[in-house]
Amino acid sequence: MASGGIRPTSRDVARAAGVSQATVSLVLGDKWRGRVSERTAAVVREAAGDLGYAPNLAARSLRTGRTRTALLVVPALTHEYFARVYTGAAAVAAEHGFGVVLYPSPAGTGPARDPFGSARAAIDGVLASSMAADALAGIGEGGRAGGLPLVMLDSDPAAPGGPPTVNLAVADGIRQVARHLLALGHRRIIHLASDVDTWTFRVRADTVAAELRAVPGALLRTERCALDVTAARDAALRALTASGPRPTAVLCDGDTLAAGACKAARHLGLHVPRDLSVSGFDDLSLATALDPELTTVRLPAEQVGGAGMSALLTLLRGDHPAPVDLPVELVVRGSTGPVAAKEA
Amino acid sequence: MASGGIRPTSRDVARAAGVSQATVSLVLGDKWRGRVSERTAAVVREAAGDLGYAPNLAARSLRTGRTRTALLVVPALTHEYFARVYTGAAAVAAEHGFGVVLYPSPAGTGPARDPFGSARAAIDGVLASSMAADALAGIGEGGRAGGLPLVMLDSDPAAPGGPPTVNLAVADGIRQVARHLLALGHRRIIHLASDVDTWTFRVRADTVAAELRAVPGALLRTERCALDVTAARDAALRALTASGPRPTAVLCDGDTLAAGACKAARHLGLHVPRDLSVSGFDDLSLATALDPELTTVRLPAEQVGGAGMSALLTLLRGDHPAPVDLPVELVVRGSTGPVAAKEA
DNA sequence: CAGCGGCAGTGTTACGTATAACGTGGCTGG
DNA sequence: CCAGCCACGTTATACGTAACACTGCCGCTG
Repeated sequence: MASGGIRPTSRDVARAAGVSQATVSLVLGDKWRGRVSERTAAVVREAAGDLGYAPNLAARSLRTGRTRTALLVVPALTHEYFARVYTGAAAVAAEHGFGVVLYPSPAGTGPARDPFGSARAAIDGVLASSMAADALAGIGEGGRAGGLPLVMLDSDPAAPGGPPTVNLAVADGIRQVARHLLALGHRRIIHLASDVDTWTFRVRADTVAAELRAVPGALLRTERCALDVTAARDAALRALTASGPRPTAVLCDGDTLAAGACKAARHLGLHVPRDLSVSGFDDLSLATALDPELTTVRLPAEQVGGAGMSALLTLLRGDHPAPVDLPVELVVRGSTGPVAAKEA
Repeated sequence: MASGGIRPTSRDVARAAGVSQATVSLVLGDKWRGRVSERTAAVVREAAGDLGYAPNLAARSLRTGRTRTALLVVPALTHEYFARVYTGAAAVAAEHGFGVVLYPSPAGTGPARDPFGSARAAIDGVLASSMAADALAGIGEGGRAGGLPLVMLDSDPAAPGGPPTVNLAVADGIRQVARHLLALGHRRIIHLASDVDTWTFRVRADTVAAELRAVPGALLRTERCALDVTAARDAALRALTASGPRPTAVLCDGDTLAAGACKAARHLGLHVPRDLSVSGFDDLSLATALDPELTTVRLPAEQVGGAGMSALLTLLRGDHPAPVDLPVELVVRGSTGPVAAKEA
């Protein structure tokens, strides 16, 4: 079991099983239907098991040109959403004997000019978040990434001739949030939005605007800021202290922004949700760590990664994966409530 | 630049440079000192650059048995600390042409019996967090992991004959927290501790106990719970509503626990920090998302990963890396304050 | 002038796998 | 009785790199 350090090769297995190396390769490669007898196959598998044989991936890659490794391109793994996307992708990949590596070497120390660098030699396909698209100029042209099969995550599915996409129903999610707030009686609403200009955030902005336009008397103020707590706090403070009647709800593009909005509220002496309702988006662990817990939209991040990986595997088989749209779910918690009586 | 898809080989470079393939290998492998003239080397490098040559990693691995890839074993990437450890490790690895893959395929779908599975074929060494040690029974025996060079992170450095370690000065950090609370006048203190029994948490418990023992009149109550907000909230509620005079401070083993403690305080109508001081540990992004922001201990997580990777590279060179102890820093924010006058 | 050592490279080989091409008995239909 | 075919394997080969052994050649030395 605990071998001295030298790994057995397919030839060792062949010797042990009394067959040729080619037969071992056939059996273990699952290509033996009708070419090797059931019994011989069993013998080979047992010998492989006894020796603890595992194929040398380098040799296999060299021969086939396939590495059984996918590259996941995300802006930062320290964002919980992307960590979960990775988790989902890696799980599906593992089921198919694939591995997942990450780009960039998160410090961003890699050569920006040649996005894939030497990694290009060692991967079969790319799974890229549209939020990392800035790191990869020209990605997605012709539906490929530097000649490699590509699947885009959270990207505009309408792009013609683009790569297969896996998307979340963000429009639906943010619409549910908007209607939730409207149903609670809120009419003066701040949309605390990301200042990043990618599809997933444009959709949010458009949908919120459309929903509020449909309601007479609804008033929308949009405030854009970076996706961090401090920036969100400052932006929320600006919006809440602007002239005119005070908004009664802050609809945020992300839980992080919502945390900032809550801090702004507290700073102004406003109670959440009595004086101000705050909604998030993402359902990070942060959402339940705050007090009150955030009303937010739960994103199936693992499924995004998993579905993306499935699509990539389909692509690698030569088929065309269908576009995927994953449902999201409004989770109502304590940070939103009915508008105060005096405000109504 | 954008070649049709077929990658150039070292032989192509050799042809372009007018030398033999072996020379290309020598030059690009940086083994040419005194074996190839400066001028020839320059010619080779230029040809390689023109063709956009990148070595075929599979072929190299096959020949050398080295893959230039390290395995990072962590419990879950969705924990911000480990995501940051990964980030640091990957950055250092990239500087040396190494990659980092993660274990387990986070869903835990891998074969638990053979911890490394087929990955063992494709890695040169292992970087393992002691907090994932349960996933890897027998890891670290003889300072190796299944025959592979190993570096342990956040592990007991005193283990004899064990692998090289990279540690944080957690004892120093938690001591600073304890003294901070004591200096603020707190005497009745809850230690909200992890129920995980690994070195890093044992050190916390021992250090807190020792510090409080040294102060006359100090009273310590330890409450153990799982590392999530809800469990922490419940544990804190238990401790805060126990009979006897109420504690004035909760010293937590992690920011997540501290978030739970804050929720418990709010549930009991206690103001943080006026009625109850709460301290965290880790300095996650959560620490500044909460309101008030958490007094906590900042851990150089990226440096843990980076130093671990450096140690592993040293090990792979055949040298003995020195044990690393990284300093931590107390960050005083708004969640701790002087004990209320009436309590004193 | 023979011999030696160092420089600057070249020729060749091995790594372990996957697969195309190639037997080889035995059975069966005509 | 033989062609043909199936079931069952084997032989041979290619992949791209790194390392080892080797070869001219030049200058120096005794």
